[in-house]
Amino acid sequence: MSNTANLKDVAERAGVSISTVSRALNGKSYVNEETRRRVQEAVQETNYRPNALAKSLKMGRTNTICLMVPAIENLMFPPIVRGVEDTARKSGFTVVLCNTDEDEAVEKAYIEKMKTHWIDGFVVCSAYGSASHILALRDEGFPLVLVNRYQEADVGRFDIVSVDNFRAAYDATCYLARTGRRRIALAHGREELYLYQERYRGYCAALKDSGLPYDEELVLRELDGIDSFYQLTRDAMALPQPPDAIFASSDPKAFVIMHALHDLGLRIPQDVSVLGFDNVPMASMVEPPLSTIAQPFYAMGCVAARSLLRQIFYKDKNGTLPAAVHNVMEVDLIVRRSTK
Amino acid sequence: MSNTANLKDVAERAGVSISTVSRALNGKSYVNEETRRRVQEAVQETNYRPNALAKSLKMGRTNTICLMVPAIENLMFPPIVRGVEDTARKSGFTVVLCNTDEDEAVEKAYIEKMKTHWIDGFVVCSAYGSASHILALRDEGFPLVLVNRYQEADVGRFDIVSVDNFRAAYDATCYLARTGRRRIALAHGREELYLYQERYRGYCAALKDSGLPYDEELVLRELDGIDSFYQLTRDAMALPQPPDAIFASSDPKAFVIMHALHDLGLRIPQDVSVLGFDNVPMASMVEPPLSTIAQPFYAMGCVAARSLLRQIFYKDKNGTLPAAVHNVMEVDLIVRRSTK
DNA sequence: ATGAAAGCGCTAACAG
DNA sequence: CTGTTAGCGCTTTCAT
Repeated sequence: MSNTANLKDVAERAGVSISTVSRALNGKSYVNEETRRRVQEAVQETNYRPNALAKSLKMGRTNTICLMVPAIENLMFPPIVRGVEDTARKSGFTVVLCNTDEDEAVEKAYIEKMKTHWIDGFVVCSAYGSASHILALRDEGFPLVLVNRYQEADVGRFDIVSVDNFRAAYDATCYLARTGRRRIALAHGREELYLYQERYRGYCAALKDSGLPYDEELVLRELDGIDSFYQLTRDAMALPQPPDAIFASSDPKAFVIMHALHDLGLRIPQDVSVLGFDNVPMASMVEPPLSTIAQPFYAMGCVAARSLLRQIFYKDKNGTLPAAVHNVMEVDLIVRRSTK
Repeated sequence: MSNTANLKDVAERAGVSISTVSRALNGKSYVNEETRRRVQEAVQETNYRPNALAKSLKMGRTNTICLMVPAIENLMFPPIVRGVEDTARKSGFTVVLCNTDEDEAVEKAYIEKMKTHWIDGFVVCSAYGSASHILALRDEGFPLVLVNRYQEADVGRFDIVSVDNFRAAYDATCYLARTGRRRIALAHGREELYLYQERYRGYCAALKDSGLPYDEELVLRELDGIDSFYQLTRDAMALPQPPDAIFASSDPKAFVIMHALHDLGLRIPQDVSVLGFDNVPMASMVEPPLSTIAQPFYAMGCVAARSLLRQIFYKDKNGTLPAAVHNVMEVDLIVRRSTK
């Protein structure tokens, strides 16, 4: 560790007191210009590096935030994580990454450990709706922002960043109808998740407004894991009146569906259109390139981090958390070649 | 923050001294059984939570490690990151994620910040070969492990986890030759990277041992970004004697190549086999599913973390770093449907 | 077996 | 404008 010069060393070297060095370095209080120069020199000469631990212990702030995701391997998270980190870094914050698999025990253990480390706040991309141990964080005074997964009741009570899932699914379904599709299936996601409920509602509403009948047989419900959509797709295509479009509630589902369709010898989009949701990077690389609803993941990560930092600074100043805000991000319909 | 009980509070409550509480909690020194129980009770009652900052300041250890990757969006990193984190967590360590884009300034800034935070060690998945500011870390006494990117000269001097790239590419090329392919092209990666040089060498050696001529026209060299392989593939297929197989030095390149082939109206693998390298999760989902050399990314992350922890513990005990070890991981040829 | 006290490195009153 | 001093919460000799 070679270098362990501390304020005292610098002070001696510069021939001033410790507190003068501290002041000179933090630039808060005024310090004689000449003195400041001597201090700067001493800093160079001693190869001084501040000790963040000591500072944090004193200040009760670590400039570190905790980012919880279910699993970084899930394609939607890397860009979010990147957005959070880039933004945090620009403000001098460091981010601790926590994969939880949405396992409550893991989440709780992480939260406990993060408190122990005096982390400044949490960005949580997990938690079906409101897991109480997550939401409790805010009551305990911790800055907290929820990304994408939340419940209706949480709006206004917590900082949230999300898209308008109802609206996005509504627009997507209308688009499919506009292209002449009449039997539009929905690959529904895990129904406990509020965001999938919303997308389902959007789908239903769009069907209605497009004058299309709702057909329960056309809503493919995930069994265990998204691979189940392989068989669900085959089953659907075996219907007397098979779908002529499938709206997948996430891109990975769309990939599985395209696979099933391909194995069935069906052409996309001639025989059936496939529309995804998310626009993960791979969406443009599959064959045919997948039309999809793009969520601005990277931007969402940035906004989440900024939202958290805002809370942190506000709390620093006022000792209390600011009012919650709901950041609703815009989605984008990206038409590629899996729809016509 | 509600709860800020500290050792003193617990001590008072239990009617013992601070040091006794500390001892009782750390279980190092012996403490009267009865006393220990009283302390435990007091801990419950006061809702005590240790302050990791204070402990770290005292101990010079933070139980936190720094994980540097070029970009988490790159498909190979999420599983590595996950492996590192899972392993670290099991040992009570926390991981700070740093995306650097391999930008030297960013790397340096991060390193500086991490030192400031008294991080216990670094896992670096970046740095073309030996970036001196990274390698210097070990000389400064920091536990360090390099994942996948290193130079020949680094072996034995640093902890490294990697695969045998020469061997993997050799085997892959031989496999292609065994399936009857005679014009095997290589989609070469950025040539400054040692691992791509190795794969190139393996390719050449396999050609030779398979009695196939080396043809410079068949080595596709990346121009700027992997998208350049779209045109490179078209060019190659326009050759008088076009390739009947393309060995891509990474899966993403293979995806681009498959795309180009598809647009050319060529069939995979009937007209040309495509073999990838990495086995990113998407490899099995494209059409046709991609045959590829699987790197055990998750396991590599686990091994990297374990390697780092080993260094950290060793250093704790002996005050010095242990001898460097090179962890060479096994790759796996996964035959799917893009080769025959 | 337990307590007292020093000190990790830093910031922020408080004095001057 | 600068120095002195008191902690932040914890571990660890050194006594007892």
